[in-house]
Amino acid sequence: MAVSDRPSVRVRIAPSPTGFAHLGTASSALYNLIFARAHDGAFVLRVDDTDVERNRPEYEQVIYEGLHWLGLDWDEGPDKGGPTAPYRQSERLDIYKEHAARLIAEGKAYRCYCTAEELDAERKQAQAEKRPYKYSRRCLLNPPEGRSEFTVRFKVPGGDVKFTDMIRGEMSFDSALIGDFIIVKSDTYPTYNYASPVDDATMNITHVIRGEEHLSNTPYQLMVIDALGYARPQAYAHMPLILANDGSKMSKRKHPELNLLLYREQGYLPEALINYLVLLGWNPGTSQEIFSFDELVKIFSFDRVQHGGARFDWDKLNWINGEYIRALGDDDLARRLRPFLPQLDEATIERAAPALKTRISKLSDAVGLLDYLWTDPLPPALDADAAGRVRDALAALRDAEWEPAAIHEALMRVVEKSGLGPNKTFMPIRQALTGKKISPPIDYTLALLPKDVALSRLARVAGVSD
RNA sequence: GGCCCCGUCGUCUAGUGGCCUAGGACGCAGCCCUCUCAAGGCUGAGAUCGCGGGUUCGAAUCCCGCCGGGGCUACCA
Repeated sequence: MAVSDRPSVRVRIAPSPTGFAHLGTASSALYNLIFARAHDGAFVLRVDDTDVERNRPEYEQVIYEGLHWLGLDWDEGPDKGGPTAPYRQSERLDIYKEHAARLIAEGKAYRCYCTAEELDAERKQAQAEKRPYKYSRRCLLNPPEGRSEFTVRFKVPGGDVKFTDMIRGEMSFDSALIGDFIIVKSDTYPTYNYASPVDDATMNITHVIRGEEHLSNTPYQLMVIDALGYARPQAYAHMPLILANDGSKMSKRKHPELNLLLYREQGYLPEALINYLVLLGWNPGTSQEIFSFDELVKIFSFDRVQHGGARFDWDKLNWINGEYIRALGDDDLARRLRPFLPQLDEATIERAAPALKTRISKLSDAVGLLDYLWTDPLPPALDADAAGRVRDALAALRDAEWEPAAIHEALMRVVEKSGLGPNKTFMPIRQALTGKKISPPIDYTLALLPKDVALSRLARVAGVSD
């Protein structure tokens, strides 16, 4: 077969701009991008903005921002155009209308004049009689007269709907259990299960990779594609859901971890988040856990994707993020730290970076370690002996060159003189400088502070005037 | 309720009939290193493989039932 006979791979994500950039969108984008790159295909970003009530244009920008931050960039989308433009569903209304008209003309769909109240009554009655609800088809069989507001319903043809899921294999659904569903709302906008397959078909999407919550939607969408006479995507893949800590579904209210941009704010590295996300639902079958994106493109496969949902675990994310931070060059770390330390100049951040590297699991942790550089700590109460050692240190430090090695040397002379362990001298100094019992090594802790500031903090607790 | 998906250490998972006295990672505990904290190294605790029946010489792995969790069942996507 000639190369041109084989349709090149086209995948897509279809986020809805109804709130903050969603973690699930990132996860979905990741798998789609990996698949696209592995097959030299195109990655399409389509905006599913057919919910007039909840949709806000500014949220679209937030989605772009989140995806760009992660480096999950798309080849075609509303902002870049492409061969199957437009990529915003609100700009494709004519396409949905044409297709709906065709379905109605061919008897594959029909207008429904039922009111919300009537539908609700149907549903309640079914529930009371303990039988599964399916639309009664009243408007197909015996439509009410004299009404003008209508929706369009798809006439479910019946029979089994079969398709291939790249993760679960052959799937089969009995469409006799599915009622005629609405494809065009009374506000003339299409519903998700109608617009999505029309777009997938007209955008020549070859593989649909999305969250497991869409598995049961697939037969609906396939019936639409079939009725329209379009070729179906070659295959689907439904990725396991990301669950909350307690195994429940995440909700925007209770689970801030759904907000993609939160990870940037807290100082997670985009590469690390991606690495964590891919491990939440897939594993390589080896003990390797840290992967670059290019490695993922080479080794990822759907047959090793998990079938069940996975719980989100901050501890593991923090560990992975720490691994990435430790692997960073000092310059790189310093550069990434900058937005988190606006109080410090670049030179100070660069000097702090090496000592910070093994002590933070996310960039924002640096703040707690360095805030003594811009805030004056509460002086500790020291006993006479400790104050004496600080006094000795003060004297030794006065003439020392202000860099870690020289400071260390000067301090060790004080330690030797004291005849005690180093901590007996270092801890009071540490507390005088930072107000805390924890800090990077004492020589670094001192060197990061301007010499005069450091000495005056020591003098203050040593009971001598500086 | 109906349909669908899933069920191995606390969590993410390896495992596709004998190599499993169930392996790894995170987390946790201890030790080493060490000026504190980390990082790093070593050691350890932690899973009767959801439960009950089968099939088989042999089952985490195959079959059935049950229970549990999740998804869909909207003029949300």
